[in-house]
Amino acid sequence: MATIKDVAKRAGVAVSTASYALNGNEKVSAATIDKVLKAARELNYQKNGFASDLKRTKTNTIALILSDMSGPYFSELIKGVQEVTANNQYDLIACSSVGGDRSTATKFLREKRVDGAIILANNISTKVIEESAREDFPIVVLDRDVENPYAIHVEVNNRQGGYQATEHLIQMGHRSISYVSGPIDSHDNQERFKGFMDALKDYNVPFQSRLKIGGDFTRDGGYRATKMLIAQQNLPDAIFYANDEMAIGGLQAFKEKGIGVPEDVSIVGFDDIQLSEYANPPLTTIRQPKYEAGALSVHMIFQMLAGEKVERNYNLSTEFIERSSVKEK
Amino acid sequence: MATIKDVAKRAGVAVSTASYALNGNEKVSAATIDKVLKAARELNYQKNGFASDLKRTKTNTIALILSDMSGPYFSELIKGVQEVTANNQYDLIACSSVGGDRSTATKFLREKRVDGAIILANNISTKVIEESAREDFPIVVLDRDVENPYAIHVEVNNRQGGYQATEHLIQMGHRSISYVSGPIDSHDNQERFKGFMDALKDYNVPFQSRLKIGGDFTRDGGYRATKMLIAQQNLPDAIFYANDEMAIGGLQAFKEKGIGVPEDVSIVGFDDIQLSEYANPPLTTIRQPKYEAGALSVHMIFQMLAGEKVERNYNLSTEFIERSSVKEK
DNA sequence: CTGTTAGCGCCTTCAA
DNA sequence: TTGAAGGCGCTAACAG
Repeated sequence: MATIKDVAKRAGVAVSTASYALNGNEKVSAATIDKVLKAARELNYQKNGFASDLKRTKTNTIALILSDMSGPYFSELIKGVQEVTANNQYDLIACSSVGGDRSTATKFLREKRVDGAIILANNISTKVIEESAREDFPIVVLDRDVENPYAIHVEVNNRQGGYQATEHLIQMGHRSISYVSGPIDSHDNQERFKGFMDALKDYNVPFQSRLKIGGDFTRDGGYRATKMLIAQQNLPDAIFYANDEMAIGGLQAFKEKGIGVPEDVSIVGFDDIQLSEYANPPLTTIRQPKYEAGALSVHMIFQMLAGEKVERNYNLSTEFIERSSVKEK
Repeated sequence: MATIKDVAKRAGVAVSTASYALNGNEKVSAATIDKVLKAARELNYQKNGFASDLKRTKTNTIALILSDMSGPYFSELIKGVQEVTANNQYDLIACSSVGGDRSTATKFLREKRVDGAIILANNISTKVIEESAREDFPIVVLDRDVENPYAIHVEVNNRQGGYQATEHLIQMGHRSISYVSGPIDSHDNQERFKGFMDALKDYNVPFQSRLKIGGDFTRDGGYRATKMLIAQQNLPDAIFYANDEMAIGGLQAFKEKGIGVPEDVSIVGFDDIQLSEYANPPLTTIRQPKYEAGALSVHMIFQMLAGEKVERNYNLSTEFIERSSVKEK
């Protein structure tokens, strides 16, 4: 590979001159620039990004760290992040945190291989994030709050969403309402559950602990939880699944048992994933403003990079989406 | 930020010793390693990845370049790539090629910021790929063939898939069959169309050019193409959509006009995206071995990195998936 | 087993 | 406007 030295030699100038010419610095004559560019072309010169980064200590790229890049769930979020990043002439790379603290993602964080990061990955430890975030390395965390002035928290108002879902069920006349939960240590799940309880309380609907079923945010988990509910004989009027994937698993379980949704039981999900619209019946759910969350996150990174003081917490509103999986009782 | 020099000083050893200790080199005593590690911990030392990469001229990471990271389409592919990469202790980053030759992706290619790349991004020019691939920078291209011994081509047998889809339609008694195409410059689309024509020919079914409708692989394009077909009054027996997204758009158009699928018209798609199973009716389609394609691609990269001679072309078989959108005529 | 040291390729200050 | 030179932080000969 040709280096800048080769280019300079071929152009008959000093290395510094070549560097200036290549980077569009003012202090070189047009003629010199031409000479240098020509030499570079002839040698098929490509700058060595690492050397340049090392020198500049700035990469002009930000990282989006996801627990599972292959999840369709992240589409909207990525889009939001991507657009804002590109608009600011920054580069974006996505990396997976599969492997937790031993993952590529962690390496990027610890070694500060990017100028900023957005994290939605429960398998990256809070410790790593706390230790990495600093003035010249701002981080936005989407799924928890981290104790570090340079790690801010952009979150969807899951509690509000949980409330909306539950309130709708109650207003439609349902009284015995089941909650199929996500992993208990998931912040999102906890908040949704709080919203659920808030609504129950506001409307004086008693909470029956037997109706809280453990799930794990997977379709299969929803399927199993629903089977369990069915096996208990005493089916509730309605079920609030902590996410759509589980609701779709539940739909499957009901179908197998010949139980009609929403005729026999009403259900609502959370997330509004693409599939929900195509489920049978189409799923009533809570939409998360994922695009907005992504866009806002990048925005905050740039603000912090610019040295501006910013709020440490942002809360985005959810939206209730009515489709056909809930019936008035 | 503490550097390795600081660590060495604090541990009371030479820089090289610190480096050896930190990198688990054999030739340091356990006691020294302890000392160094302790010093590193105390200083909260983190190696500077760029300096290290610069020195080693090896990054231990490969890049997956996608035209649109937010497409749910890529899930399976990513999974395949991810697993094999991780198994080989390599890091994986994904980058979007939004912006074409001015994108982050192109920068990674040109500046060789990774050890190898897998590309599925029609907006990256063939020229860039040809100029980037070289012995120490192998590239796998998934959507076209590139003239460069270090750029190999892993492809799904789209022609075979097109044949399978068409053959099924013919065997079910359909004779006037429409082809709703993807972008004409898409290699995948061209191959699928060839398969379509092959089948027509083998079964002596005449091709009517009025039945070839231009689409663009989007749901909306499928919708519009279908509307057009309907407007022509003379609906074909069956339609082969060059991908599932378009088929789903078509379903929508038929539904609006009260035309039954598969009662009035049979359709088959291509890709077997997740939605297809949930469409109404569930879509008969051709599955692409995306996971396998991803896994194989990484595999080839590693082979090339190891200096082994490899084939330049791989062709993966498609699979016919029968669901409910085709009826015997 | 440990220490010295020469770069990796680039940028940028300083002097000419 | 140009050139020489000193690092950025790390690795790995090489010498001890």
